[in-house]
Amino acid sequence: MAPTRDILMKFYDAMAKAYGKQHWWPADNPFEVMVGAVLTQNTNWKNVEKAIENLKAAEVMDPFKLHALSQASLASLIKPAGYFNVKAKRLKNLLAWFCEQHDGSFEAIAQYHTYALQEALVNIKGVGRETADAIILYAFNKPTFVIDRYTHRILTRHGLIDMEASYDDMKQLFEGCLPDDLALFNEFHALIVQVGKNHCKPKAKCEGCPLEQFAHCVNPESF
DNA sequence: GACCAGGCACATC
DNA sequence: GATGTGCATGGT
Repeated sequence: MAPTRDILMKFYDAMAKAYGKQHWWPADNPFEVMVGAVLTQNTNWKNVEKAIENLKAAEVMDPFKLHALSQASLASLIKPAGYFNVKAKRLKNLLAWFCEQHDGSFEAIAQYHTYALQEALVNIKGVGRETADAIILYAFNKPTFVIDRYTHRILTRHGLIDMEASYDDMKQLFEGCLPDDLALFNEFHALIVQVGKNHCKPKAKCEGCPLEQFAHCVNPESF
């Protein structure tokens, strides 16, 4: 077995043992996944939940209703998620793509090959690599590995990649070593976020981290 | 009050 | 290409 794959699977098993099944993405349906993926950009999920509650309470958590809403009204509803003016614009861009170009049909978009969907999503202003991959994996159920800040931190702290590694470097590390398995990619990223939240903050000590047994944190004080 | 959060686009050099 | 900056609320 390839060494890196062996290490990654040990990480996965240790995290799964510590935290169990994650049941990601925390949303009622694929559309909510798309909305949540934009709202959570550089934002604590708790704040996103408040914004989503506002949308549901206003009865606009629906592709065409949200698309019909003015940007100002949308911004007002998603305020708790922060960056509300920026995110309202980004959501409108995503909704225009989804509703106008694909008639709000997940089935139509699901016909895309993963790489084509990746490209289409990233071409939407406000959708970057991570948001695109999160939507592809958790809304469209296509196996692609999602890289986020926690992934970068965990990989660098355990010496699996260097600080300057790009998004693609990290993505390739996982996708090149692991089997192309939807359930595995789904759980792996969710577990990384769980471990990251609890043990991998910039100034947090790594005590109790399920990955502590494999390697120490290189620089937990500053990054 | 400072720091952090499941990024991204854009300006500037 | 790479480096810096604005965007903003809410929890610790």
